[in-house]
Amino acid sequence: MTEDARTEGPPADDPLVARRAKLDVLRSQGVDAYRNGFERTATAALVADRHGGLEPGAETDEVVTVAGRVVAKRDQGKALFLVLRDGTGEIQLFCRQNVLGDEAFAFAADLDLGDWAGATGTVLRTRRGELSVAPTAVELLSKSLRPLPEKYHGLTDTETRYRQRYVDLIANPEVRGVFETRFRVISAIRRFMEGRGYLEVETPMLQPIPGGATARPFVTHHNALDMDLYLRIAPELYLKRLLVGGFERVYEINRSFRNEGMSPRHNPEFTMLEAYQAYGDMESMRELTESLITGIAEEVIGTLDLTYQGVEVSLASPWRQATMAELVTAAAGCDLSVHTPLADLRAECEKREIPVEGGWGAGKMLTELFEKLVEHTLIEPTFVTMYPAETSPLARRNDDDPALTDRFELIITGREFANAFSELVDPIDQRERFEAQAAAKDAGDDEAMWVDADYLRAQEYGMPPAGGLGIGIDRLVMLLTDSPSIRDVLLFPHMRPEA
RNA sequence: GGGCCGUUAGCUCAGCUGGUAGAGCAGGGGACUCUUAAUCCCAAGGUCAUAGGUUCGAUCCCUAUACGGCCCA
Repeated sequence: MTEDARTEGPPADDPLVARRAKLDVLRSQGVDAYRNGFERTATAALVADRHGGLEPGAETDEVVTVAGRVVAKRDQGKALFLVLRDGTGEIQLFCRQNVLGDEAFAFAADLDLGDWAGATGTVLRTRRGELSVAPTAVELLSKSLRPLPEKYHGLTDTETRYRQRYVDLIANPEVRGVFETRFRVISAIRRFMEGRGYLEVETPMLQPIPGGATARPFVTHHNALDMDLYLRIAPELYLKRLLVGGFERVYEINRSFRNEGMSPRHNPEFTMLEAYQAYGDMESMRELTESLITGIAEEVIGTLDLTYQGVEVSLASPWRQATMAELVTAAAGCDLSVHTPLADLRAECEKREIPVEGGWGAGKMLTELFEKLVEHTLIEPTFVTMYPAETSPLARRNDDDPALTDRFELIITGREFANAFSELVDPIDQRERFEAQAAAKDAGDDEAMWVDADYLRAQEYGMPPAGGLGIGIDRLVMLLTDSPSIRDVLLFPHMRPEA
């Protein structure tokens, strides 16, 4: 054996080492493996568009320059098939030694799966029927140093798929479709809301008092002010301040943060639509919710008949409406409401193995019974109305029964998709609700709301009657893309640090 | 936080209640000018997640830990 290791060729057993060695060889030959820009004249979709009717074996004189990632390579000796994938699709390169010349052909044959490449040549359809570019030149645009996952099974390891989404997107093209749907949904929501005269606004994500929901916040610290700030758990209280200020229709597609456990349905950061309408009420929000979700489904996926995880769901209007008390009564088999004696409600809870805590009133127990007995059974879209005031500290009391509120949650496939109500605009009542929340917080409920003195001050200036709505975008996208986990609709879901 | 399951080659997976591991793809060498998961030949590739324990001997049995998945709170 020679003592000069460089004459031994690249190591065969480690793909990373082999590619680094290949890169070193290219550089020693003066090849720029990481090019500065590239002029292409066609995309895969454009070639397909223009020459889709080409017969097998037919050739054109049209010269195009295409570019993309090498995703398949079939070496045929003096012929070589490469498949380039760009943002629009895939196009085959039909490389021939006699057309490219020995040197350029060898260069093309030396490209690796994963490399970015450009090619210039005429458009033809091979005898076996594949639309192709027959290159007279093939160029390396950016060298890949890591092997791609297996071509047939792709990448299935969930952990790697979430941690290295860029690899997931390369190996599993259908994943890209899920995210295209996600961002088309968000885009469609913007158009829908704008069409109804809502103004998209931005409100603080760093808040001195986290409000608008019952949840534990993330804490951070502002150094210059030497004060703690909280990542918002909801934009609600700021959006309603805007109603006080005279904006009549506002919405925010907001990232919010909740410092809670993770699950297939919960990520620490998530995306919501919140909308507020002056002079609106629960009913106008109900109409808005139904129109928006059906409109978005028809626009983005083209149907209201869905299958979610094997279960058929129709989003066709009109959607069912039922009060929480009705639903709990039907499920429990005995009359239950917020006016049922506490002892009876507690007995029902205990019968269902719901551990009742000290401060719970009738409203909390009824809500717990609803969540345990009813929620998961509501598959078709259902507006559950008349939520207890006790568990709805920002909602207006019902005119006929002040123990209830004009609030609904929308349940589909057993899960909450939206929450809306006639807004509580009475500053005296709002202060009392906040104080009840503060008492619960003092009693150890760390999800209870804080008293937001500035929000109360705003209400004291006078807030118009209003309806407000929140819709979980992540869950909506899960439904529309039949995705089992919220992580499947978040490009970069939160993960623990790698081991 | 609790329970169950998983972690074996770059990727996808096998591996017999225990005898220190196999395949396909990818990668390396070779053949092939119409391939489509191309095909054929050759060679190579492993801290069996990590750390302990039991055993003459552990990928396999036990304990703990890490990461992931599902269910529950």
